[in-house]
Formats: sequence, C-alpha cells, structure tokens
Amino acid sequence: MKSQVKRVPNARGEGERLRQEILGAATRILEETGREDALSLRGVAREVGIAAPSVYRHFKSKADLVTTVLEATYRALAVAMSEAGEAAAAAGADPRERVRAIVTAYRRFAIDKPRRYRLMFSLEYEPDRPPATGHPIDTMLQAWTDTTDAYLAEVVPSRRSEAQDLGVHLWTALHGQLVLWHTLPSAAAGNETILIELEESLLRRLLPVPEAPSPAQ
Amino acid sequence: MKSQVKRVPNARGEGERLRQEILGAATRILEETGREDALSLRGVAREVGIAAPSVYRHFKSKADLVTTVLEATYRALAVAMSEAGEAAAAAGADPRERVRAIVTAYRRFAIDKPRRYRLMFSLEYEPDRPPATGHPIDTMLQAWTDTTDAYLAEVVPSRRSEAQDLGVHLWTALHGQLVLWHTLPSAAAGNETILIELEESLLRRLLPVPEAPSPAQ
DNA sequence: AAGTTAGACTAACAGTGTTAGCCGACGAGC
DNA sequence: GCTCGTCGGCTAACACTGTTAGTCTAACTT
Repeated sequence: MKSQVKRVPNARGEGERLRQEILGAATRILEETGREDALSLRGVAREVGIAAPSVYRHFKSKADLVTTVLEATYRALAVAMSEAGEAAAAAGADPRERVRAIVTAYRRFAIDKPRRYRLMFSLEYEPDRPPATGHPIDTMLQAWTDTTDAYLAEVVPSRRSEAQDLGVHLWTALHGQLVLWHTLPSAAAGNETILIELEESLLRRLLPVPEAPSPAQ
Repeated sequence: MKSQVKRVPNARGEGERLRQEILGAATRILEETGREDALSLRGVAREVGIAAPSVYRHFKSKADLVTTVLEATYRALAVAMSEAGEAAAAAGADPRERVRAIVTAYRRFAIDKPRRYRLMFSLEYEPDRPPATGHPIDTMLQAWTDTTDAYLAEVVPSRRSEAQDLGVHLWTALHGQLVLWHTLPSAAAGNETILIELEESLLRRLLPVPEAPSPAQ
C-alpha cells in the first residue's frame, strides 16, 4: 500500500533513478520470497509506484531484472570476501586466520542473504546476455583460488601449484555445506555452530600445514 | 500434439494409472526445462491428454506434484548409490574402490539428470507436507555417512568416530563440485574429465589411509 | 433398480509476462 | 516563439498460468 499519489516523472537525465528503485524493490522481494517466480513485475511496479510495463524501459525482461540483481549480489559477495581478507591482514592475522576470516565472511553472507545466495547458484546460464566480464561465478572462483594461493605462497610454497585445486575444493565444499544447512529442515537448521565446526573440520583436512614443524605457539 | 482423441477414463480402481502418467510427464518436462515455473499443469495435462484441473484429483497442487517428482528422484539417487556400492563389493573391490564406485554413481546421476539434480537442492522446505520419512535429503546424508562409516570401519577403525563428519564433507564437497560444473558457462562445462580429477584430488585429501603402511601393491 | 462415488470435464477467476500504442512534458534547432 | 523529437511513463490487450466450483458419466455397491 505504497503512496498511490500520481508519481511525478523523473527529470530528463534522471531515468537512472527509477532503475535503481526498481532494482532495490526487486532485490528486497527476491530476498523475502526466494523464488524467482514469486517476483512479479507488477509487484515491484506496485512497490515503486509505477505501471508494470514501465519496467521494460529499464530492463528488457523479467529474467534480465533478476540477472541484474544477482550480478550485483555476486559483486557484493566478492567485495565482502576481499574486505574481510584485507581487514584480517591489517590486523596482523597469520595466513590461516586470514583464510578463516574470508571463510567466515562467505558464511555470513550466505546466511544473512540466504535466498539470494541460493538463487545465485540455481539459475541456468543464459547465453543471450553478453557476458560482460564472463560469468559472475568466475569472479567467485578467482576469489577463492587467490585466497588459497596466498596461503600456500606464505605457508607451504613448495605446494603452491595446488592452489587452483585447493581453491576449488575449499569453495565447493563450503558451498555444499551451506546448501545442506539451508535445506535441512530441522536438525541443523538455525544452528550455526555446527556449521562453524564443520568449517573447522574441513580446514583442518584441506589446508596443508607448514613443512618444517614450527614451535607451537 | 498428443492424440486429441477423447481419452477413455480409467476403470474404477485404475486411477493410480493416470497418476503415474502425470508423474511421468511432469518428470520429463522438469528434466527438459529445469525450472519449476516452466512446468505448467496445463502442459502436463496436454501431454497426458486430460484437462488441467484433473491433475488435482491426484495432486493437491502444483507444488505437490513437483515435490513428488523430486522425492522419487531422491529415492532413485539413493538406490543408484547403494547398488553401485553393492556391485563393487560383489566384484571384490577394496574399500576405497567401493567409495569410488559410489562417488561415480552419484556423479553419473547428477550429470545424466542435471535439471532434476539441481532442483533437488533448490527447493525451499515446505512445512505443510507431512514429512513422510523426514526430509528426503536426510536419506542422502544417511547414505553418505554409511559409506564413510563402512570405509573407516574397514580401513582405519580407530578413527571411525569421524565417519559422520567425513560423510558430510564428502557429500557436500561433491555436491559443490557438481553445482560449479553445471553453472560454469564454458571452461569446465561439458568436460567431465576435470570433474573426475577433482574427485580424485578430493578423495586423496579427505579419505584417511591405513595407519600401518601396507605393502604398496 | 437405486444410490454412491471414482474419474474425469467445462467455465470461470485472479494474476502473470509481454507487446503495441499513446500521451505529456522537456530540450534543441530554427 | 514555434516546431519537433524523444524521454519517461501510461493504458489496453493478448496469451498464458494455478486454482476453484460445479457438473457429467459410468461403474461399483447395496
């Protein structure tokens, strides 16, 4: 029941403003409902106070709108990861703690924005869209291999060639855990602790330790 | 464009037959399109040669129909895994090869029925449905922990307590790999080999080896 | 023979994505 | 000052969707 007052059209160069409003509303609805078909163009139109077809001035289809929302989400996740890594580094964290920080940021994102996170990986690739900078998922892959490469370079340089594999393993395993956590009805759901423990257990198994045993603390 | 001949109603006790036909058509459409909203009740009705509302005699809603299809898919996957394990055991495979066989069966299923596999993990849990035997995903979890438990019991009995964790790790990591493989546009897509290599690499890292070094072949 | 009911159907409602076409207002060019 | 284009939006309409209500037919039960 938004204000039904006759919306005054944006000024000449300000069309972009409405685009952002549409994007915002769509993001909110997607996060609340979590299903692409629960997002209706008429719904977002109602929320921003415009007529449904007006959306087409800014997005060429509903799929385009959804894709745009998800691309922004991909970027936000990548930023969150990189910020967490830099913050940890600035705080003088050791390599393992830095990986831990990034993993935590990833989990936070997936848990705080669960519907969008799920949507990111449940969309078919649409070949009609010009892959502006490759599929956004490539960015994600890059972020993880960067993480493991930095870790290996500093801790076990001799095994640095495994960085790629290790990055994939870390990411996919983490993602699998989160999906499981999201989908499981009762047992684990809502209990973030066991998710953290799983992460710990995973990192112990996956991350190589220094070759020469360093004096424990 | 199925036969538009007036469909003769099934005999008295044969209502189940139509139910199966509907289920089959829905399964096929879901596998072809991969999106829940691409499945239309009118579509499946057309395909089986009935009127759309007649579906409601057998399924209380579209969601119910989809859920039923997916539950069958869950069961089929669990069966495929267990059969692969038993076949390997019957062929005298060692514990590691048995795990390998199960992993392979899982991958085969996910690759051969990609849309349905994806849908299995992209559906929100619906609390209205009576969880007949818990969420089907629990079955999946069980299958994996059983696998790792059998492996540990035979190979590293002292670490058998890790079976649960290990099962989760194995499954979630595998699932993550498959999602990645499905979603990635070009690079890896269609190239099953790198998927197998990733599995190998994962199993090497995850599966504990015997405590007392056995004479290598 | 009568009644009940399984197994279907038609009609209709509200809501969807999308297209076609219109309209008012602002800016540039003359 | 006046026209003209075009930006930012609107209304009407199409074809489709899930779903409900009510109805018909034929078989089974009594």
